[in-house]
Amino acid sequence: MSLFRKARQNRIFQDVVEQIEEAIIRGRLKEGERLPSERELQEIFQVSRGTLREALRVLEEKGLLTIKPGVGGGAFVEPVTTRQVSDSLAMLIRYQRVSLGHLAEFREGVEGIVARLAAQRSHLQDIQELQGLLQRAKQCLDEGIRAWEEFLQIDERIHMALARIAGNPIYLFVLQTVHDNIDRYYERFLPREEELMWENYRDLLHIVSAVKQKDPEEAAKRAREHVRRFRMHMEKAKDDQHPRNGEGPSHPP
Amino acid sequence: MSLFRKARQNRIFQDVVEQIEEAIIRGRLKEGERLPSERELQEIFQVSRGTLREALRVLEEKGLLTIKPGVGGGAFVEPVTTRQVSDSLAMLIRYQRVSLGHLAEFREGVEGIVARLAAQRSHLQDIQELQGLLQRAKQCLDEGIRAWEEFLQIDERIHMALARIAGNPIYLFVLQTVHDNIDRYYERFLPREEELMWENYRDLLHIVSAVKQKDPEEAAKRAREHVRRFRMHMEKAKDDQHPRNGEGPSHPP
DNA sequence: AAGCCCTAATGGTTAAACCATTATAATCAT
DNA sequence: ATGATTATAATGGTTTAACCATTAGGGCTT
Repeated sequence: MSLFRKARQNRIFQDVVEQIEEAIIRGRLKEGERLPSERELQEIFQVSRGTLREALRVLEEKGLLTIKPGVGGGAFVEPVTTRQVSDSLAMLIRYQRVSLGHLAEFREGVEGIVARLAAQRSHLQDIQELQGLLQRAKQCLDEGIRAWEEFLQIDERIHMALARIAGNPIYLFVLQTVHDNIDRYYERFLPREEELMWENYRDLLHIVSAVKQKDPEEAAKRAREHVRRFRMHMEKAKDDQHPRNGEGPSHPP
Repeated sequence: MSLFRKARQNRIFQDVVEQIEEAIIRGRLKEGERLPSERELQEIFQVSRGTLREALRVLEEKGLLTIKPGVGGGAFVEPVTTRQVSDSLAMLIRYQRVSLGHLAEFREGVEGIVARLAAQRSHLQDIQELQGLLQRAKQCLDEGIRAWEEFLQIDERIHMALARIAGNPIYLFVLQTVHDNIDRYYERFLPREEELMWENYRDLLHIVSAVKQKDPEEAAKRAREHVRRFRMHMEKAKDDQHPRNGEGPSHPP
């Protein structure tokens, strides 16, 4: 660990960034509040408009502000979300050329923990939510392959619901990131077979059932198996398409 | 899931950002490589310098570029690190959207999975690396409380080694991020007692032993307990310092 | 009441200049 | 020759002043 960070704070816009950031974190600027116009801020900070705008770009990129043009426009304080973490995590995954296998394996582990925690912490209301989603999934099932897309959506919502029930926001956005990055593979490689929908549905039934009965280990086991089965199907389909590649290239063209 | 994203791509600098970002991700701009000077880029993209600089600010904030002033200076492509993820996670913690307890719980889960995988996949060479680190930890132990800092460093290195041995880079950088954000709390709240070093050392011995014997469940269990114990110590110390707060504020003053 | 247009406020962009920093080259003193 | 000093030029950082594009709201026409 290095004790010191590089000095160099000679850049004026950085100082503006820090001041505004501090104001937001300290609560002196509240969510949804509008900052003064650029020309006013220019006066306040005694900097040129270009410099001020560079500061605003940074704050916008950090997710602390959104900027709207036009008369009613200006810089508005954003609610703090997990979006930034998800985005940067997604960047790492894309950039590091993580393989699909790695991503799927990671998902397997995390979904296992999430299911375990959800089983420990679910309330009646949570179970009802899950069962409601299951019911909708069942309806898709009855519509057959036409409802494939919707079915997958509901599947994802069930997983996210479990993450929420687990009661730790970190799992929620980590899982969200994983889904954002793995879905495109599923769409690409998963065979659209009705049998797969049934299998998937049965898995979900088992997971929710375990959660309802507050059986953490069973829930974790079922969740892991569920994800693993998904992965198997997909890797098989992938091998059929690209028989040469074992683990395969880590990103689609 | 929303089908569409907000249109609004009228902002020129955003287009510049995307082009450069694409070039970096596609590998057409490599790590350490220098981009043309601002005045040249101005010509290339046919934009004003102000607009170009707004684009550079965004890319800098994303962690893709660093900018150095002076003759040899310019915009350089950065190696990809977990810094961005760590920063945004740190931001969430400061905003109190996630608590230290959440982070510790997440770590517990992930370290469990990592230990399990490491036990399944370790080779002789890996065991030797772990035992080498253990030996150094033991030396610290003999030096007593003076070697506290170094001991913690070695502890972290053992955890990271396990993540590497687990063979999935996602665990590696996720865990790196967690450590980046949780270490400062440990430093702040962990009581510097020799007994704690011993306890910690025994935990590590057990984990490595389980990995060596290729007993995944034992390794996972030991790793979880290890992290949980750390957490307990810290929360206890934290409560002693701030008896009022249950979960407590998540950031130091 | 509906639609249109004008107006003013606001962000987005451009242009040209100057300042501050820094690596390199040239110069000078020893 | 060598080491220190100075000059030079390239580069990012900042300022200024203007103009363009978008937008909400008011007022007008129909």
